[in-house]
Amino acid sequence: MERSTRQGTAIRAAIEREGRPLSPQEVLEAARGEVPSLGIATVYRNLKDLLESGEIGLVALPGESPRYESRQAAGHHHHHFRCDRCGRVFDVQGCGGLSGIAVPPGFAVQRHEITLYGVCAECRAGQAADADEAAPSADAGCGHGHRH
Amino acid sequence: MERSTRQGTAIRAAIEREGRPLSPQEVLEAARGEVPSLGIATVYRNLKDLLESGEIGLVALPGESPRYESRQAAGHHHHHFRCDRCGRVFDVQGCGGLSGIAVPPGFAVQRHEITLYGVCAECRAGQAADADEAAPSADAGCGHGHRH
DNA sequence: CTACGTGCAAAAAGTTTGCAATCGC
DNA sequence: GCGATTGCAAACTTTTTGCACGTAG
Repeated sequence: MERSTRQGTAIRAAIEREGRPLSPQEVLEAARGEVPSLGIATVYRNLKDLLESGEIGLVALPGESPRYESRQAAGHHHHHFRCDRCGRVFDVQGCGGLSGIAVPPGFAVQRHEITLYGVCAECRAGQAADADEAAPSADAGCGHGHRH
Repeated sequence: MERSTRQGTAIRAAIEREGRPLSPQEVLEAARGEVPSLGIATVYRNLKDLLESGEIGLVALPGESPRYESRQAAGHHHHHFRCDRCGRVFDVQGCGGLSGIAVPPGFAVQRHEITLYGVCAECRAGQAADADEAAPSADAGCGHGHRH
């Protein structure tokens, strides 16, 4: 990327502003607030360039199309939470390690990816439907028997 | 979806026979050995039905298209390890929980997905290249600063 | 014989590419 | 003005759907 264009600026601003991983489509919608004529092709091209230049990071969740987040967020250690209701993805800080997982002998683990699934605060509040799963913080899962 | 057809049998047999997660395309190619006229649409329809009936499991890794594996493998609680060298995916048993991860207030975690990345035993032995990452078991990552 | 399942082709959905017009420098 | 960048549309890829025909029960 060389030139500074309104489109590129709007796209970068959108990702920075949202502070969470955005899909190309979400980026398009967010950036159109500044540049209504923005096309999806331009979004893809810009995302690709920003990714290569390291300005943004790629967030790939199991079975989902890729999302992009600001370098600031991508730079440090964190994982993701995906809301089953609204489909949005959020960053979650911290990582207590993976003790308990039995990697076969001889295997060298170099990094890992953790994705949490559930309902975000907004959806819980908005559609006060079920009140089964409580545990607002961490260690949900494992031991209960849900399938991962 | 009740009848026993040559196509359905071939598809199920292919997945069972391979013993590893297969993409729809791989299933098609494998099953065509028995039913040459098999079409991709039938593969998708069968996979969908088999998935719903629980006969096979879905394996979705970050950034990769979905794969399907036999129920035997998919049935119990486990996560996945993907070798950066050979690209193969292995099951890893156990799950020590997620304590340490700070989910935002109000968020309800219901399940999670963990994918480990590194080098499998076979690749480590075969291509004795680097010997940096040791930790054959668990808790690799976190604290080092690698991006997830 | 009945209707479920298949195969083919068209339709969606998501991403990339070709090109002429536009706009930054 | 020159050439990088954009927007639109067409090309691709992957998965789903509409339909008429074949075939299991």
